[in-house]
Amino acid sequence: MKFAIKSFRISISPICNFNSTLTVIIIDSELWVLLGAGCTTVPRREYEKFDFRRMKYTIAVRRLLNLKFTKEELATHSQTAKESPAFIGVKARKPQLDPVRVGDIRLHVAQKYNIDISLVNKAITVALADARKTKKRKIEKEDTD
Amino acid sequence: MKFAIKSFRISISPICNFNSTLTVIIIDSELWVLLGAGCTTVPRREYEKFDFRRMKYTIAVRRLLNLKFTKEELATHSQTAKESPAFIGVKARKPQLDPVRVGDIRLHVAQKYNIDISLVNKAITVALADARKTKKRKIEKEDTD
DNA sequence: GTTCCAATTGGAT
DNA sequence: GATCCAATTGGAA
Repeated sequence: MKFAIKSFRISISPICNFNSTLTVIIIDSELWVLLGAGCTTVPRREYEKFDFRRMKYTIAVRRLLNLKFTKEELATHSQTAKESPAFIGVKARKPQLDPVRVGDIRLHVAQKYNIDISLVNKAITVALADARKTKKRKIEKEDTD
Repeated sequence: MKFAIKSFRISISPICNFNSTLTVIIIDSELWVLLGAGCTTVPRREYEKFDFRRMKYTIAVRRLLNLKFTKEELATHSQTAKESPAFIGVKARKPQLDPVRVGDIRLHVAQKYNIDISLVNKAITVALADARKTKKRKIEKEDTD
């Protein structure tokens, strides 16, 4: 398998860069955007669809999560793998979402929007809860069919 | 009881006004700061202690709540009077904090910091939860004494 | 001692 | 259908 890697800073598209330049990586002529130090990547094509100016940070979080995780992962994992303090010994502990990818998404969004990490974490928590409910409803629907 | 009321816009102190002018009201030579349209007031002396520049909005929320409500009210009321969705039929519904005063605090903080109301609401929710726990701990301590 | 945080939930939007 | 929200909790910061 032949591949060449070059890392450099570049402006891909004005629409994606209202707040910073991007670090990109090229693999076999394919351009990927690096989200953070964990080297989480997003295909250029996908990243260019992000209009950070108009998008709320919560939506950016959800779209990045959807790019880097499957619906199943989002529905079954948590950020911390900790039990809910309100349901200790009641609800099963969920495994942790890959902290590298989550960390890169966290930092990327926090920097893009210049907001606190804890706000991004909150958005992730809600997104995961919604993914879980979506899956649950889907199963319930299939059962009644 | 003799009193004169004049309402006008005035700068009280630079430290309180990095983001706006204030509306104040004078009652018997005492100056009160109006927080919002609900006419919730804070004594000038107290308001002048607020250094909004340095204070986080969450702290401003807590201090205003403490000025306008008793610890008992904060410990026993909620913003919405709704049950927790996670404990429906399990936990008793708490009465609603006076929505006029809460509304004025909400708007005042949101405007001062130019942040979303929902962020302020979140801070209020946390503050009420903490007030409840503080009261609970105090009672437990008294019981063991 | 005070403040902040994330997991869970059903409903509202 | 997707997104947002507040009440509850114990522990972390």
